[in-house]
Amino acid sequence: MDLLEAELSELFAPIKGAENIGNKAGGSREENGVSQGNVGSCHYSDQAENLYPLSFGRMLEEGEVPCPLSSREGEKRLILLKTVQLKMEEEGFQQGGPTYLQDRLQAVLSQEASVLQPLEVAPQSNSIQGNPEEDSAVSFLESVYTVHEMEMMPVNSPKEAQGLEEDKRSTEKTPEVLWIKINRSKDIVADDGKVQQLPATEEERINNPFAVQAAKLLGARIKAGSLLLHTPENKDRDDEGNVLLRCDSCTFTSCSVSSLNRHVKKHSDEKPHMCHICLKAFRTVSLLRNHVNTHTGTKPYKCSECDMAFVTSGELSRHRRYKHTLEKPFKCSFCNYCSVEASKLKRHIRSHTGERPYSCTLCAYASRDTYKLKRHMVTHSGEKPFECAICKARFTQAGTLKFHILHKHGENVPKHQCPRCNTSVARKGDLSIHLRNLHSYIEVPLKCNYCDGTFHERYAFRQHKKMHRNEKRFKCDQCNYACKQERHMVMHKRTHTGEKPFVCTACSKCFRQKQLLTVHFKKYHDSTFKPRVYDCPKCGKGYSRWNNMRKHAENCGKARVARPSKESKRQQKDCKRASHDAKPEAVTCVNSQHYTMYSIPVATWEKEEVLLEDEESRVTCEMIFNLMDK
DNA sequence: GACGCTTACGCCCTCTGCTGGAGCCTA
DNA sequence: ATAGGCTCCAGCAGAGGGCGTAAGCGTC
Repeated sequence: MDLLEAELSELFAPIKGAENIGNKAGGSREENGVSQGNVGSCHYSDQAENLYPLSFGRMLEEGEVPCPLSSREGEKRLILLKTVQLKMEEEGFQQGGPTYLQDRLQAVLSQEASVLQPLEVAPQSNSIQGNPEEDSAVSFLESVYTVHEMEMMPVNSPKEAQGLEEDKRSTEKTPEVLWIKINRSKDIVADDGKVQQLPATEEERINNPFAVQAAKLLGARIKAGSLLLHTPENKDRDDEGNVLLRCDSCTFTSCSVSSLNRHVKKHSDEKPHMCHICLKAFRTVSLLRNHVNTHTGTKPYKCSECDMAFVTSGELSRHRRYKHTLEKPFKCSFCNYCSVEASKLKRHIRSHTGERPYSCTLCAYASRDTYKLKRHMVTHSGEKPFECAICKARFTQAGTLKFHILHKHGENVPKHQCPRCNTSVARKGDLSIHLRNLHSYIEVPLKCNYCDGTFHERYAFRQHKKMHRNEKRFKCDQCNYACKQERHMVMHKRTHTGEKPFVCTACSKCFRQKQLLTVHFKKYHDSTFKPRVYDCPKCGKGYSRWNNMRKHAENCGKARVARPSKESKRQQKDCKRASHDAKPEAVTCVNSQHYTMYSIPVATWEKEEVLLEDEESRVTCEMIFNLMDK
């Protein structure tokens, strides 16, 4: 048996060598006489060359095994390590020993060589060297899977590949299946050729018969103090011939007994070190100490380059990477992104793969990380947790509140100035919209209705139209009259044609303008009509025309009568509107300083933009229009 | 056992961009 | 009075940075 062990060591030593190169490449471990194959991707380099199992590498060199992978520089080689079940009980094994193993291995490799055909290694960046298990991807059967997805993907022979789409992740394959497995040895265990996924949580492990059985066995051994560290079942050798001690419950191996013993405790629930503050228990004193430090605020690891301090050295190390060294060892294979932490790269990769593992239970939304899902759930509860301390307005997100405070209550609010005009907006996004709407090039030019101007930009077109706005562009072809609006010109032209289309229904008198007809009707045919009266502030005498009242007032006393200003007229108008909004009944709007108006029915008030007492008064079109426009 | 380092998960934050409704202005 | 355009603004989600904490493992 010793001879056999030596031969086995020679055979499998290079595989362990691969493991030593780094778990990055996917370590290979043996389990109960079974070498569990791992797959890693790496650059086609000397390093990769060293990863080959001795016999496999030799066969490739000798051309005995067709290698489907290109060896061009810059490409990478996907290394498949076959799970080969070789049991001591096999007849050939007993008789042939190492020669039998060689033969079996070669047979398997030849048989499965065709499996490699559908595989194609996608071009990757150099980053793969940094952490291949995190950022490599392999295109397979015209689909792209992340390594994470491929971790437990069985690579079937071509005949099995047809059914791959139906069951990509099935673990119920035959023993002849090649497993792609990327260094997740902590999660995967092999037992008699059956690969099983270890439950993620302790609770799941308890409910998992396999894990329970393993734990029972382990527990019994710990209790009995008879861990079989020296038996052939859990003893291997590394590539230098040192004895490797193997955990019976998982794939862990170590040269150190103490390491193994410490590791073995991991499988038990024993946590003898309890926090006196929160009663949480820990396996080791170190863990407890770190934990207690979180209560006490003790942060012994201080950054030499800033004021930050941390509970653990790891935190300090990470902080230094983030803030000072800017070292980002985790690089994305798909883009230039790189990160300080592997978890960040993992999260980033999801933006490439579209993976959304966190689903909302109330709608179809799914997020790429837990925080976004949590944030999303607020939209279902209707909760607005963020309140403005100044105006008590509430918001769903902190960022929204921050923006609100800055722009509603802040001073020196930053504005985004349009580079093409004077417009400035609060948000960058709105500036983009502004630029898109008003300053983007328009293929078909906009034409001005009033001149020959054409414009390819909406903003320029708008500015141009404003130029036309105040000009009296409508000119009479029979006199010098000019006006701003076309409707004014229509009425003016009636002075030339003599047309009087507005006929009084009571007396058949004709008028050029509707306004004039209205005034006429009210004065002569409407008994309820009360004309506007301007009172003398001195004696109270009423006049129908303001000018007459002023003339009288000058003689009546020394009091100077001010004509209603444009502003007061505007106030009147506002007052009228406000009153109209407030109550429908008749209103009295009084300029208490200078003149008084009698109350008139609202209906009349509203209709009369211009109040003319007499169609005989020499009112021009322009006077009416000016008043109307006001 | 202590220590240092690494890994993994989680939480919170910021910045950013898109969307759609409200309000205002203009034609 | 009305429709359409524009800006303002809150809601919401994507992406990434930074740190807290627990745990595992190698080394001394």
